[in-house]
Amino acid sequence: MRPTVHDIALKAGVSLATVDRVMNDRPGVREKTRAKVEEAIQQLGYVRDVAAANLAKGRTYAFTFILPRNDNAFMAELRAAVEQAGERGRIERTAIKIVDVPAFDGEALARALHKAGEECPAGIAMVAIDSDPVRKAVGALKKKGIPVVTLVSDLEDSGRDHYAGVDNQAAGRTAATLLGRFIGARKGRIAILVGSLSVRDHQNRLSGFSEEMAADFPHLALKSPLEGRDDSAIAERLVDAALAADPDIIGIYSLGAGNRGLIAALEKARANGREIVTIGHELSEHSRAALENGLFDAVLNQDAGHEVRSAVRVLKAEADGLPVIAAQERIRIDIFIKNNLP
Amino acid sequence: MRPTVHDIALKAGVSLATVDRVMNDRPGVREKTRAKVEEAIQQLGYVRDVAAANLAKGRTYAFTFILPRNDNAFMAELRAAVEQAGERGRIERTAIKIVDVPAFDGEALARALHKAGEECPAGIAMVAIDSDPVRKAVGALKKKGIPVVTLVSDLEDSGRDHYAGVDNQAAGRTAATLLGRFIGARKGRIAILVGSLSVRDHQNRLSGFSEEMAADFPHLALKSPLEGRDDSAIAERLVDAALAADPDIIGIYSLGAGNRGLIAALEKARANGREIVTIGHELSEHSRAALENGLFDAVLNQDAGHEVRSAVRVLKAEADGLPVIAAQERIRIDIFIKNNLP
DNA sequence: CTGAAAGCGCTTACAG
DNA sequence: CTGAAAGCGCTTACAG
Repeated sequence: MRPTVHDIALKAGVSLATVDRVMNDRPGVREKTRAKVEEAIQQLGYVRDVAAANLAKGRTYAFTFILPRNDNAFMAELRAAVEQAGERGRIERTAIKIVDVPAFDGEALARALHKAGEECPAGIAMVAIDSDPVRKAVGALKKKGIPVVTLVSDLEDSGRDHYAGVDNQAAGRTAATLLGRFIGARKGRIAILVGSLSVRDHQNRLSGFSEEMAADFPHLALKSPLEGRDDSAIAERLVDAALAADPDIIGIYSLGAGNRGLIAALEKARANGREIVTIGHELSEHSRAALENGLFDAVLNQDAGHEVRSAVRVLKAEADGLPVIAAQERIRIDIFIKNNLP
Repeated sequence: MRPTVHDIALKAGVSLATVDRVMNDRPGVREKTRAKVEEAIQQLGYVRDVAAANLAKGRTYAFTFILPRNDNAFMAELRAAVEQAGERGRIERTAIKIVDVPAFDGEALARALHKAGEECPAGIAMVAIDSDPVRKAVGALKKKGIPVVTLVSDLEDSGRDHYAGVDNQAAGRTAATLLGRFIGARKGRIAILVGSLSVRDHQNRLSGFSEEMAADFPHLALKSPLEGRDDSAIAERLVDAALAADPDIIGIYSLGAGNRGLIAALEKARANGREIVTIGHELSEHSRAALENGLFDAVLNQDAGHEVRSAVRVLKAEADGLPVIAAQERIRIDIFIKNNLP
């Protein structure tokens, strides 16, 4: 049988309370006593039953998720995933509060972080914006001892505890390889549609893409990126204009949101007899339809549900001072083409 | 606060024991009493705390995993994943026993199933072989009330409770799309290397691949499949011979194991100046190296760890008579190319 | 057919 | 600095 706290207490000749103190690194135990208990734990090969511990604690973790008020499909899915995590909260002892901020606005995000910190939650998750006010706000939260996790888009050099999202540099490289190989020997130019270069995920996708294209497909020239603000209407207008201005565009990498607008533009282009290999991001109703009717050739996807669940797990671990199992928290990039859709 | 068994008991005016009987569908409760309890559960919106229930049960699940004695990298990984699940067993109250059987031998698998059944485990998982003796053995297990899960390779019409593995038909279609698009406009023939057509997963990959190739890439003719028995030495010999006999082979889909042999053959072909687009299955040390040096163009992968964990979850649920959440148990196909390797 | 009581492996006031 | 006792939300013999 697996040893329990009772066995430890017996072996060490102390009470359950003392065993608990040692196990949880609580103060007020003589060094000698602590040593006895640790010895017993070692010898019996004790492993704590986390489920039982949680039951006894009856603790509820209050987490705050700060999300951009962005009306694209992916953000909607992300929000839904957070809400769902909130609903499961009753059973998993987490209480999740969602705070909205304007999209791509570092100042607003920084303010929201400060405000969230005042309530001293057990942890905060946010879709980060790469800006100094945000970096400072994270610093302040860390000083207060509040765990901070970035979600979907990271913020380097900020002291955040963890990033729950995909490797966007790798995503960009992958997009380049698929685009280049799908185009084959044809020569021409590649348009790039980004959401905003103020977020790390878009920056990283762009740099991975550009590097790989330059290295492996030098016959395909990259045009400078169009900034669609993850907005369908803007995206459509930009792509319409780009295609009209340059008949040599034979490929598009759309690394942000606004798929609806992009698809509308592609439809018009197809009607005009143009053939454009296109790779987009995030599987939604729209991008799925585009894969099926051939307007999109591949979609790189991050699973919002995975990311949110990972963020919650990590925040819990941080709140409990437990280690995070990095391998388990790696978020993978899905590659969807028309015939492996889930 | 979330309601507990105590609240239900109070509201229904019965004891805890009776609440438990109703909740777990145990016999010996008057219909009227049962109704009262169910009413209370409804009204309070009660959701059972599974962790607490497991703690109280203190039950250990004895599971048997039957694995082929096949020395390819994927099977080794699968075995390691099962062993790891066994080690976690102490904490997750599962005791996993591994039974070895010869590969591709339906009779042997059927015998192993019968023998495993005699010990009346809480559940059995196996890499299925598509044969009638196996089907019969599964039938016998189901008659004894033992949950059966197929792992990696399925067995239709057998009454198995669940299949923990990828959609291999979709995998084949995906391979076809990637191969066809990577090859581009070139004309030529495609070689297919299978492990054995006695297993459902290989059958399904082949049919998905053939269908999609015929539909979308009619200029690429498929040669009849080579059966490599998932053995590197055999695979190498077969591919060597095929490439020597047919200079028009410009693509290979290897849908089984034996990557080492295939890679050796590809190396020789490359040395002879041949350019062959190749898609394989399962990421390993060898296939990873082949992606990196360009001998492989894509690798479709199933995560053995995911599959095993899913199988264990499902067996537990079956043993407890709990429903399986299908969406959560869907095993996805990873697509790896040289620059999205984990 | 139903209930009182003990117990699963932990944690937490409270008392000393 | 340490311990006895109660409790987290369930389940399980056992008694009636």
